[in-house]
Amino acid sequence: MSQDGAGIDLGTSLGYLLKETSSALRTAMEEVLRPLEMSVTHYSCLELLAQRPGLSNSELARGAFVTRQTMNVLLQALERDGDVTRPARAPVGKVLPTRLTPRGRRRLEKASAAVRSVEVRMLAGLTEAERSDATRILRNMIHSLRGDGA
Amino acid sequence: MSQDGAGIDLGTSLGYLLKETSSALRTAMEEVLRPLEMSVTHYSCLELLAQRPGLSNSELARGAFVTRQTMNVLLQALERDGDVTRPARAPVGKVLPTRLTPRGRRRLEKASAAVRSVEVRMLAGLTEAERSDATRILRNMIHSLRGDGA
DNA sequence: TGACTCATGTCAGGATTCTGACATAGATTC
DNA sequence: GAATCTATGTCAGAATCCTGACATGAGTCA
Repeated sequence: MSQDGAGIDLGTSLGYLLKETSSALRTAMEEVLRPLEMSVTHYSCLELLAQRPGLSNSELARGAFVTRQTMNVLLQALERDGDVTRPARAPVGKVLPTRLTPRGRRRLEKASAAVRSVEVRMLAGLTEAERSDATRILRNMIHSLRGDGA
Repeated sequence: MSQDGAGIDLGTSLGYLLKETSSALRTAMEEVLRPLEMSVTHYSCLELLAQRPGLSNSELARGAFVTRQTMNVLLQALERDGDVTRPARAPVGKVLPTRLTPRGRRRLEKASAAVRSVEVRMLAGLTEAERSDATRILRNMIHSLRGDGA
């Protein structure tokens, strides 16, 4: 049952637990976004644009953890629906700065409230100290995984 | 930049940080599994079978956080490659208990070592106390997200 | 100036995963 | 015992995402 030298005990593995938590969070987000006819990637893109207007396709892709090809088709759909706008020609280089339309901003407000309620629920059982612990620990993990200087 | 009442600050959101960590972990796992010609879902399935032999298709799907249809096509591929075996007829009900073959066990050993090295790297900067904190906090989040009694 | 490198936007094709649907076996209820 | 409910395995089609590839624009360097 426990580690026998050649396996990972999924019951105690932090990696597995991380995936489990992430999966539960994604499922919860999908549930509250479905009534708004919006996917998680959809929402991530709009939220990124609200905080940093003018982000390019590639930058949005990195922020939403997908490839720029995937983000591109998503942006085309959002553009067609009138949630975002992109200039026809790049003002400088090839980068097309994307911006939310008023319609996109309205849709985002509802989605953002829904997602915030999920995050509140997720953190309900944690103290303020535990939340800051979690932030510090997760940032440490990311740092180590990306292999900075190690 | 900070919370203006209608958005989630992605720079401080634990939900976003969770997704970022999970994404970094997945990328790191894909990197070390690629030389072994094995995907993450692939590996998850074999690891589950090593710890709990005789698991059914549906149980494996839940353990790997995919649908049973997805797990089914994966099992068919693993069966074709000779990594797992399933009886032609169900001994009881419709449940087909799956087991690792010696070949599957050998492939898993290499993959497991590779994944373990990733997990070690991920936790390298954390104290023992921080690791147990992380475990407790993540379990708490899962519990809250699944909405038990709340 | 010209060659080189890098990042970007975009198109095409393929792989992966999901949703929908169906038949079947066991458990539950009456 | 019959009806109902739930869970399982499986097939088919669709949606999503990725890999590969190409042309273009900006920065670097000789």
